[in-house]
Amino acid sequence: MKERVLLADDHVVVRQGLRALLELRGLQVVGEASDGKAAVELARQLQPDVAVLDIVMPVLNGIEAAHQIGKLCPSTRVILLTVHQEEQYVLAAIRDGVRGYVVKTQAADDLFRAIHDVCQGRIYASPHVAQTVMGIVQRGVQASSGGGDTLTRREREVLQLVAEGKGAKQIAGSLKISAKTAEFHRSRLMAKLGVHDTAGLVRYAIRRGFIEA
Amino acid sequence: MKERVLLADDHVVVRQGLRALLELRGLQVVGEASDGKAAVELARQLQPDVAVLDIVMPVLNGIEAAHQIGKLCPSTRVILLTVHQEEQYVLAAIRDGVRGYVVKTQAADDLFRAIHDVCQGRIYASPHVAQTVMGIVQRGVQASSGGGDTLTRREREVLQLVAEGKGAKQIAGSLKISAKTAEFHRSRLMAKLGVHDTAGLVRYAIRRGFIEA
DNA sequence: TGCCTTCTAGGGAGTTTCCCGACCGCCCTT
DNA sequence: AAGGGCGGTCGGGAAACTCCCTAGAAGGCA
Repeated sequence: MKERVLLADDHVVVRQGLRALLELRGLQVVGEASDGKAAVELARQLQPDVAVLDIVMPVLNGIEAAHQIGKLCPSTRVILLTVHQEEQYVLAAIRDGVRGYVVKTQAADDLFRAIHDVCQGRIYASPHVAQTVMGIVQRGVQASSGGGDTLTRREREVLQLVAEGKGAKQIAGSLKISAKTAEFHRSRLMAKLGVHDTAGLVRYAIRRGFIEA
Repeated sequence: MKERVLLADDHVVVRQGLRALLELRGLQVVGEASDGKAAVELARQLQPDVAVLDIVMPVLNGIEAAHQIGKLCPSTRVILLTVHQEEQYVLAAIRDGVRGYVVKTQAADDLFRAIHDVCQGRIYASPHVAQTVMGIVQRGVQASSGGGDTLTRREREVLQLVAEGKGAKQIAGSLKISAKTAEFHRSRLMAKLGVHDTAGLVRYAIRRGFIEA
């Protein structure tokens, strides 16, 4: 059976590459889109079996597009293809009924596997992502799904200060707590966010808008 | 004639897609790399006709990789493939002897055209980029080239690794130098940039496009 | 050739991180 | 009211890292 696939990625050459890959494996690419809005429109017209969407797209991002496609085309399974493997994306994606989540750093086999699995009604997530999902589940989905951000107030405060270049001592001074406590929050942040160094915290803080680069 | 091509992009699935595209057009992809360092090493071993490098790559970015490949493999023409079309990239690229500059939002034909052209000894730039280059030339190359901070090549390499979260030891391992030397570059970097912590280096690296947030 | 910059590297003191455990207060459920 | 979960607060000690000083080798440039 030839699955009918819709591709959406704003990088044309990347999209064409994916098309070539999929077609070599016998899949049928019925449409391509350069942005989320176009993807939704094409999905509505073509009613494909699977829609593979990049998250970062102009006009309408992949998450929003997934949401709308889910409404307009209940029979279309959505797979997100992205460079990000952070929690906030995964969470938002799951909430919007996304069935597959593949990171671009994985091999193409991962994508084929995902397409195959979601067509069988299953859910597929790249190894890294699966791990993240497990982490969320273990900590409780409720806490996460409520605020969109699993960090506590204190942790956000500490995160910002860390990203601003403050050490544990200075953070302690700012927040009027012991340096040891500052260290604790810091390490907990790392555990929660799945990073293992200061640089990772800084990048996360910038992505989330806690500070400017 | 079958041009021998080396591909470097940290997104495996994208890379495989590009490979499929190129091979469909009769080009021979002789190697793939996930980061700049690996790309340089492969270029050295394989001596390909063309090296297609993504700019944003871990360990060693495309610009630095291009520079090193230019030294090690004078016969290899380098084409940069990227989402960025900003001036600082184009300038740095030109200085490092890059012969082709293709943005990912262009169609694959753009890439084929670039490969073909550079193999003929010509220079190729995507339409947008060509315009940017003209703008720079008109305003005078001197003015632009003197604008940025004057970091050493080694310092830029170390900066990127620091921003990726690597410690002195890991940097030392990557660059095949002593940990002490890595520490030296790191502290010199801080002195030059007027920052006093890792976070500051990370923010600088992101602002300057050495890495993504 | 001689100077300057860059890259290389080690020693050692000082600082920070990381992993362990512990206590307390709040809220929610039972 | 009692218990449990969670967030916040600390301390110790080993390991890792940073910072400052010194210093030689390679390469470009006048």
